[in-house]
Amino acid sequence: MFNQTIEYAFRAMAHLAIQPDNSPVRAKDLSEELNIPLPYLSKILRKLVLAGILRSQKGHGGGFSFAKPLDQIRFADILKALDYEIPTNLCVFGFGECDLHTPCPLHHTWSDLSQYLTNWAEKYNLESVKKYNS
Amino acid sequence: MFNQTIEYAFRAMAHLAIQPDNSPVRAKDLSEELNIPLPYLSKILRKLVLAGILRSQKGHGGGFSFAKPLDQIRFADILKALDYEIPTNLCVFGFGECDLHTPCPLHHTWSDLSQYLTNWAEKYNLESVKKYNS
DNA sequence: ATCTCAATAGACAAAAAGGTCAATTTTTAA
DNA sequence: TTAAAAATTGACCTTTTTGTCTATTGAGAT
Repeated sequence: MFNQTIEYAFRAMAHLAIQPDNSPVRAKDLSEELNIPLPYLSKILRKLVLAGILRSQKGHGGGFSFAKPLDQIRFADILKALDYEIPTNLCVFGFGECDLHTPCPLHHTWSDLSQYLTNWAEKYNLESVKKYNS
Repeated sequence: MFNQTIEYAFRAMAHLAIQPDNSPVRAKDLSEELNIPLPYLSKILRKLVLAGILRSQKGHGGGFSFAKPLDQIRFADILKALDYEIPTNLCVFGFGECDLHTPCPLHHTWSDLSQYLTNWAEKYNLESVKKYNS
């Protein structure tokens, strides 16, 4: 669907979300259990920390844990943290904006999809994920 | 949304679809009007020809035209011609299949989106595009 | 204090996507 | 029959994405 980076991020976040408590999980463990290259995963986790979604702790007993309640971490937030732009009104024909007044030939069909995607990303959060797995 | 190749393909197909008749359009014209690099576009068009969606004609007055009725060219067909796989049941966690019986933690939320995408690609065709632009 | 653990940082390498170029083939117009 | 038009082919280059390696920093346990 999206790209490798986004998929890895979601895998990791989902895995963290279904843990019984919010105690730190090491990147190494995530890496091994989810089959994601450790150095690559580390960079992704870093971005999530910088975005204020995760908290990181160094040293003994350290690892990554959530920085805020699960229901405040929407899929849209995860996507944004990894610089994924959900396509909105930008014209598929590549000539600037395209709206209801001056639509490009694909405006109707494409906005159908992109609106669903936007809504999807705002509708679900990590609490949703936890719910569906309990 | 998808990737550059897919977007270019849709731009070109939409542009062809809204022409008054099905007379050949040169790759060069598509390239200039849609702002797509000509050699790159040519390869994309070639794939659509090989998929049986477009017909190509060399020489004077040549160009590309549709090989079948517009309502028989679904978005799904265009995606397939360019090797875009719509993600279906493949587990986000990367460990093989994942279904209702043994779902991965993201199964529910992700299948929501991928089912919509599948449906979208099968629902719309180039006749839809023409309709919305007349 | 010191040792170990674990995140951080940055350089680097491989692969895939995106884009370019030049030569060739086929077709039509003159 | 010849010249120009237009697609086709295949090699090549650039950029982005993905993945790897090594050293450093910070925190906790002993």
